[in-house]
Amino acid sequence: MATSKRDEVLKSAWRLFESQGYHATGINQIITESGVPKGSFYHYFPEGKEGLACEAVSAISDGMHAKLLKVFAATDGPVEAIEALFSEIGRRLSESGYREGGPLTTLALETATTNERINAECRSAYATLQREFTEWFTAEGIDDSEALALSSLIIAGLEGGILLSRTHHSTEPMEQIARQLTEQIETRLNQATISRQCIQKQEST
Amino acid sequence: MATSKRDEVLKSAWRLFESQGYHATGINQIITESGVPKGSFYHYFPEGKEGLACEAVSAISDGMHAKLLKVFAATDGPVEAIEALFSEIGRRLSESGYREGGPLTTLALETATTNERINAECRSAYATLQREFTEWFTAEGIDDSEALALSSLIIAGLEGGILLSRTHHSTEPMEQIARQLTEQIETRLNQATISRQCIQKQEST
DNA sequence: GTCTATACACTGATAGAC
DNA sequence: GTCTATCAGTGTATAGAC
Repeated sequence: MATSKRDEVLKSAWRLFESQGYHATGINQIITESGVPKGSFYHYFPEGKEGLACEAVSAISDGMHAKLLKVFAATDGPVEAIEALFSEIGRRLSESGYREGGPLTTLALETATTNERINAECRSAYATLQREFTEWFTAEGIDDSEALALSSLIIAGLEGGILLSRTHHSTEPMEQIARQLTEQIETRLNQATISRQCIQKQEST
Repeated sequence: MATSKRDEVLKSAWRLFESQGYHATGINQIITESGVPKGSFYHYFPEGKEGLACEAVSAISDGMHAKLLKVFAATDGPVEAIEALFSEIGRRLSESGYREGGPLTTLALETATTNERINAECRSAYATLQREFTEWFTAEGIDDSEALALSSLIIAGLEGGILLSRTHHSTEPMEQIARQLTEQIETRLNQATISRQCIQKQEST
């Protein structure tokens, strides 16, 4: 297949960016890992490291989005889904020696103010996740601005949890944060239910 | 003063690590910014970039700790303190063009699994913050394991919020997360109060 | 289209003059 | 103790043979 080698490069870049970040990962390492000569690399990616990173972030974004939808589909409600999400990422973190899990976290920070193109890709990736969470919460009866803020907290909890778990080489932060978040969500869902009941009562009079 | 030049280097390193991260910041840039010749740099920091980074993280940790204590002292309770903390970091983020604010975030992730010495310093820095938050919550009547988990959520919210605000070039995530966290804390404080009242009632029988 | 050889700036680090 | 000159190595990127 013609694109198979290109995909190989993209996959290697993905893994290396995830575990080492953007600046610590060199072209030489990427081509060594993927077994592609340097000339071929610049044939596939004429825009060099920056273009490669943009495509990698886009692919990672698609991957994260797909995974989120899968978790949503496989679970019964927000609480269960958050638990599944955090425990799966936690497992990935510990199994990889805290090198993998949170494929964008480091890269997004590194490039936030130093590379506009990559930053734009990261922004869109996090916006996609946030939209998904927000829609999901509004569908549960939480009102828009609250759902938006809650989804910010969840993504921040995820990314911050990944940071803490990676630095402490422990899944404990992920577990603690997941527990706190599920309780927070339950409170919000109860509030939404109560306010819905109030509206129903008012309508029935 | 003999140490003044050394401190100059340390301060430049601090700022550059904060805004660009570890790997994007070179020795040459640090010595140019601080106006110190390369030879002098290696005289002051015989262990090179790694040793410098360790000292920088330690200094940053002290700074964060001091700031936290200051916020605690200047505010009336956990809710107010969290609001003050997030809004101050948010201001710093926006005023610097989202380059400063969260002095350890990027560096901690970059070195979590690639440099044991720096990682150890980062770990200790976050542990200090967490201890401070936890003690503060237990003093408010929240029980130990809950206080520990809650402080994890807050630090994760902080760091994750910094990531989101930096990538979106907006303080909105910081504000949303602060709002959600304060509500969460209020819930916990109410629970603590209620459980305290229960205990008092049981004791009075 | 595929790959080798190379360009050239810059990295962290050092040796040795002052 | 302070600094200049320079090192070997690596970074990204390219030219040009096949």
